[in-house]
Amino acid sequence: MLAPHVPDLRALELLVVVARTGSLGAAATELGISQQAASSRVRTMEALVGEPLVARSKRGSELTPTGELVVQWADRVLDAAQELDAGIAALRADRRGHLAIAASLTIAEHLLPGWMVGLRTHQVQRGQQPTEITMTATNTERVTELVQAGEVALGFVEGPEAPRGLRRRLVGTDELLVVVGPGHPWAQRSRRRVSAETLAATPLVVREAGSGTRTVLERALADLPRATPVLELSSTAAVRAAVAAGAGPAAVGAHAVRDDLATGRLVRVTVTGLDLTRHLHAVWMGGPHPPEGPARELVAWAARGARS
Amino acid sequence: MLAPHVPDLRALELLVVVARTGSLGAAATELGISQQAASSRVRTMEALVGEPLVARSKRGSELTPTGELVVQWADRVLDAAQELDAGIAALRADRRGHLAIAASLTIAEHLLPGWMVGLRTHQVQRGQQPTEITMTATNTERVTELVQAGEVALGFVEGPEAPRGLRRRLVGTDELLVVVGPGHPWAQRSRRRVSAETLAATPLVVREAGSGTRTVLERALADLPRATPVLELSSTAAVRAAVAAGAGPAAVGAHAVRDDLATGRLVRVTVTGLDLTRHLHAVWMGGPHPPEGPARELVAWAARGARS
DNA sequence: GGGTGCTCACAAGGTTAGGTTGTGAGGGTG
DNA sequence: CACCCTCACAACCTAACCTTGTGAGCACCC
Repeated sequence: MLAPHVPDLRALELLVVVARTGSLGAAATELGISQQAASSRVRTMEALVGEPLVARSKRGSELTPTGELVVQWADRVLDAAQELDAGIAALRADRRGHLAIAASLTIAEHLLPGWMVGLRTHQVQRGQQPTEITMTATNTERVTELVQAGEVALGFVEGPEAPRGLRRRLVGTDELLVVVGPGHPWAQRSRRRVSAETLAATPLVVREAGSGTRTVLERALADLPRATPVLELSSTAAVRAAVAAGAGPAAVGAHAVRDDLATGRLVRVTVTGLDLTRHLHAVWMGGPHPPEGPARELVAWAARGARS
Repeated sequence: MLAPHVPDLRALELLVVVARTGSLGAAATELGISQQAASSRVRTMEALVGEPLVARSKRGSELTPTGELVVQWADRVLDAAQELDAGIAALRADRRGHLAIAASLTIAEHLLPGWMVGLRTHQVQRGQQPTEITMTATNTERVTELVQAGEVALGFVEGPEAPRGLRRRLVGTDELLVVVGPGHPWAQRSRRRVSAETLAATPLVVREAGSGTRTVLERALADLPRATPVLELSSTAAVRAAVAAGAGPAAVGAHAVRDDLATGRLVRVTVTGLDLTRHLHAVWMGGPHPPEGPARELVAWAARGARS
């Protein structure tokens, strides 16, 4: 299905570092490999692209225009990889004694990795030791339990109600968007606006009962006559794939389909008369502010983009 | 600087396919490797994460909750990788006889790969043979020359003027955003709005003279007293890095900093009284519509998201 | 002029990751 | 009960990749 001639992640990283340092050897040292290895890696990549990416001279190397182009594309891949890395690092429970947090699935999936990467680079830029984070991803209810039991210092939850005994701060919102595949009638430019009634009466692709998105959707459409779902799937990825293939409309978290919308794999449809916004909060126990130290820094960073 | 424990791209892809097919063996077949190889790969990944990702049973495999999480993150990496792949494929000139296009750098960097991936999956979904595209990336002026000389069937350019003798269609806009590092005074929530005069009087990080973004910026600020730039750099990546490190504000194409804004590496500042929008057009020679066939399809797809 | 240090490239050798084939165990199904 | 499906263990092979050793071109500086 994909990836016939994509270079290795390490190779992409090397290219980016070469762009920054202006020298194959310097880049090699920075990545902890020999100059010869770097040279050979770049040559392999050039064979892959079919054009020179690096203009070598006897005193340094610059990127060719083609190289610049590839670096831009590589940057996006590496940014995503960095978030993946941060997420995996947080899942590993081996580093004990650092900041322990718990988060609902939506937040853990789409927001936390970005926050961790952002906070980390911010701290590194200020010369601080980056905070090591251990994360547990589970549903909102269990997150509040963990915070209340003191097993984690900080939680991230969705939903309108403030959990009992916990302080909270808004860190973002997630809006459910109604999307269809590019071949669906609603994807026509003139029809990208439907009423809540029409939506409720249309067979949708939905998540399984009990999931967060399903609950929000059901609550929003509670008063209207509903059609039976055309498909019920157990992961957001499956829903996205089904909708893209034309199975029918679905309501999905905005963060989950950001890229699909940008590439046109899915098309957004505006629904009039419906509020599908979820509020995302950081929660903690004790005083009006999060616990001193890394927890407070993380909340401050996460709340950065939200209207507090 | 990065990537201590990120799995291989192929391993990520495998995990995604396992999620979709529900079986290690089926996923292995789809990727053209043996079932044993797939099994071993997944085990390697699990060792990396420290937790099981796949729940194996005697009749199929499902993802664990942790696995779902990793798949979400992996999806984003793979999406970016797919765009990189499409870009590299288009740079290779070896497939002759297919659709030849030329594009300005901004469009080639940030929009074309997405369009190519989107168009391709759209065509595959409809059972069509995907269009093979060969791309040349260069500046706007040269793009129009190539189209006028008939060396490429289609061009993508920026700028307000319609090139002589060419027809065009709007395919998108790129807005220049003013951004600062998270430590900059303007990044304070209360100060994220400055006047055009203030901006002009502030030493900025800029691209080299003659570049598209620089030209747009100079034109927009032409009537105001200007401070000398604090840094002049020759690539967008370098500008982003300098701004993130706190060198000063800069104006950068919105597409180039989408991810930086999402992760908080950069902060957007609103400038009052300034229009920094660039219009992006597809251009071609001849009739009022693009040449029949793949060229027309690509333009239609690209124009999909733009107000025509 | 001749050192010194930087750049990158070529060549030979070793290690290891990743693949394949062969085999086996456990569970559902005709 | 036989067959087919699932996944896992083991042995062997290949090929990619990295390292060390070496050489050549250019620039700076005494």
